[in-house]
Amino acid sequence: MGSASPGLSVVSPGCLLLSPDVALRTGVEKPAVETVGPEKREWSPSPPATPEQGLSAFYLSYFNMYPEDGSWVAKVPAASAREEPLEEPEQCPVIDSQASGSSLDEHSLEQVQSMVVGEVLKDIETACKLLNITADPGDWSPGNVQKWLLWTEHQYRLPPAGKAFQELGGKELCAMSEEQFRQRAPLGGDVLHAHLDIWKSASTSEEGWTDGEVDSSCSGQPIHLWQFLKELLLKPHSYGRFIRWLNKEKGIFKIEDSAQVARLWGVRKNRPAMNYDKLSRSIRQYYKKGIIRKPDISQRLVYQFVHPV
DNA sequence: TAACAGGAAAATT
DNA sequence: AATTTTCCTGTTA
Repeated sequence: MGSASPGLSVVSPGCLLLSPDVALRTGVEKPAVETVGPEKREWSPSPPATPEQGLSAFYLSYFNMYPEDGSWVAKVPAASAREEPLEEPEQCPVIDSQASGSSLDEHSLEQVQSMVVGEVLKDIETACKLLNITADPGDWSPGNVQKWLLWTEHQYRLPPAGKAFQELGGKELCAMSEEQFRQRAPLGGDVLHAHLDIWKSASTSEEGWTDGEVDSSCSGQPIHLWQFLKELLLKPHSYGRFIRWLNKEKGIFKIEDSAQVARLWGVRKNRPAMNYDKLSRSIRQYYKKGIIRKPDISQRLVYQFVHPV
């Protein structure tokens, strides 16, 4: 795992570089990115209307900002190992990267991305719980702001800058430019600002699920559960915390938050009493229909589309 | 304890 | 009629 792979361009320990053009397109201001490749690659397969522009900036900065000494490279596998200590290599080509390096572009990159999105959002979620603050920085009280600063400083080993932002509420904080951040906190102000950006993008992409519909494609027929699941899987930036691909090519996916996925399904079908017990029963109906099955190595909350595309 | 497997039947379209 | 929901008994990790 330690060896850098050509496909994934592990630039330096702790800095996994996603396609550099992302940085250009979004004008993200990260000096750490020296590599400037002209290659082009679409960031996300989903329709263009959504806030992914902000999001790509958000990943990049997340990467470059990730602290210390190679911990990041180790972090992706480690994070998945949390739940399934022995993830099959074939289900996780991300780690399989030293092989050939040729095929490892489009698809694997996509997988890495959606995986990363999930991780980032999960991190934010846990931070929210830990600090007892909302995900949306706009709602923060001055106290919340201080908590967030403290936590971020700690996470990323930044010099303390809390008192430079005293008395500031979330609204004011969000309104501040990077320049203003740097004025208040010459050391690490830029990093703090970039992090705030991450939180902002993450919480705007969240509006989608809170009460809004999952998709506006009201095309007559009632939607099937398997279609719904694919819809969610298509939008990792919104739903990556709840459900994500383990191996998109093979159609293997994992439900990370069964309660939330069930809730969303209930919203879509106007079935407020929906829960994972019932949702999973519906999935099981697909077994004999040959639409979804359990993967060869059966794991909790992991299913596989029989005909992936 | 939560996920899993499926039978049975009601409900929804 | 097809599909999903609801409820259920029992098993597995």
